[in-house]
Amino acid sequence: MSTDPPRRPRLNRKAVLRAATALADAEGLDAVTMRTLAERLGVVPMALYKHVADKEDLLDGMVDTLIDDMPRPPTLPADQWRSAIRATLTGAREIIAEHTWARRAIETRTERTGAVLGHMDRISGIFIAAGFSTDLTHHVMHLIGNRIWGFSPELFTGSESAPRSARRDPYVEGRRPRRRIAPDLNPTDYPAIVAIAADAAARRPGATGCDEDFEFAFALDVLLDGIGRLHDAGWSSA
Amino acid sequence: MSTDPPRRPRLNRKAVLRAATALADAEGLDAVTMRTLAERLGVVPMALYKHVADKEDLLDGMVDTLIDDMPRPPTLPADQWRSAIRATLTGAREIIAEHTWARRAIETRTERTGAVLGHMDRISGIFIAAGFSTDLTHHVMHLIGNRIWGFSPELFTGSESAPRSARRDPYVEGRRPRRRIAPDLNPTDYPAIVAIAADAAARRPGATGCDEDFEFAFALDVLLDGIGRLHDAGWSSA
DNA sequence: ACCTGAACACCGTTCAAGT
DNA sequence: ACCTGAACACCGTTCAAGT
Repeated sequence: MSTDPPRRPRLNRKAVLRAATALADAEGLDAVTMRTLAERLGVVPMALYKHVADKEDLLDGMVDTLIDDMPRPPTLPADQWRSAIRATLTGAREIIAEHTWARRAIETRTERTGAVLGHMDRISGIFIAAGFSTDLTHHVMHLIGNRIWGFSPELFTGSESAPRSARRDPYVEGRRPRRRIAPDLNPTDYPAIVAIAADAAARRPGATGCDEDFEFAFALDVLLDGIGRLHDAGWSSA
Repeated sequence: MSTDPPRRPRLNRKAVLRAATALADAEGLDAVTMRTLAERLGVVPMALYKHVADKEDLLDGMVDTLIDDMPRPPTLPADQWRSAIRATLTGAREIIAEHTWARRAIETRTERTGAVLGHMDRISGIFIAAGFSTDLTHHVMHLIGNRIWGFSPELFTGSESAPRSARRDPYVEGRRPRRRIAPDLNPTDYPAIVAIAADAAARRPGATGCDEDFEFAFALDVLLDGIGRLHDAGWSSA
């Protein structure tokens, strides 16, 4: 027998990123270590460094892949910028909804890759095409913040990483924990929060945690309304 | 000679948290390891575990200390809720401004400690005292999001951790990197972003990065305006 | 050009023991 | 009650070598 060809197809960046995404989807972001990822690919850890610069680059690449999958803004008349923004952000939300690790990964990125800049540019472009000044567009982007990625900051509920007590429970691995707003709070200590929790529970019987979809849409409505008023009033930072 | 009393004062939780904060202030959040912290305290790593449950608990404690230092809402007539919210959030901002690591630490917390709940309760309480429904107050808190801690999400600028290229440079250790919005971007690739960067540069000659204080105040204005409209209109989620 | 093997310099945390 | 010593089970990443 002569030298067998390697039965494993040769690695490339895309395959590494795809495997990392699958690993994060299945076992959570913390499971994505260079060593575990290499093992899943049937390769030695150092082999990965041919295709990603380091672990940060790996995470950047995972996020980039996600962003590339986000739908582009629809072609609409320029004055329908509200619909265009809503569609773009909702489209982004649908992509990240399939990957529980995405929110945390995005929040920790510091590198503004081409994919990141492209997404920001497309959204800024909607405002500018609608006649917004670049000045207003700039500050409006800051105002919208991470909602350009399709998520609101989680306030009452936990984030992707499970609460400490549940972390060792294999049944909740990689799953988004849903907890009540105020499970056992004393109304004397936290009157407002307990009132909010009671009201929310009454409105959505049986539900655990907040309705993040509702919160996202609610925030978007308020923001787009306020943004529209500024534009109509000819707002300027000067 | 009999047994010398330990020249090092006996450790307690507060001293551990104080040392951890000093370490983060001086060398950044990544420098806060159980081992380094122990070394600074002249103690073996395991000694820390008598005073904090684990590293997450240490970070929770560091954030709690910060929150405890934040000024309480001023006592104002209930209808001056805008001023009360503004004062509270601006007060929070002043505290976290002194600690560059705070933003990242807060964003990664999943435990809602008493200090966290207390802060949220005080802010919710301002709305409720002003006659906001608990329903509206709930969603308004989601809308404001992390701005209750005195910061906006950073969009164009990097976060507390330095960019990779600068990370090895001891001169920028623990310092907030300030970079231009679009240092070397091709206008053909990113027309909107380049336009924004050019406009921002023209308005603030010599400035690097965005004016985060301005962005915080801008967002607060828009949010409080929109929130006030909802309240006046008798908004309800039903 | 791509992958391997062995090592380095770290982590957080356990356990059992000391005072 | 508080701290120590030694060890365990990991990390990301280097270097030099192999094919």
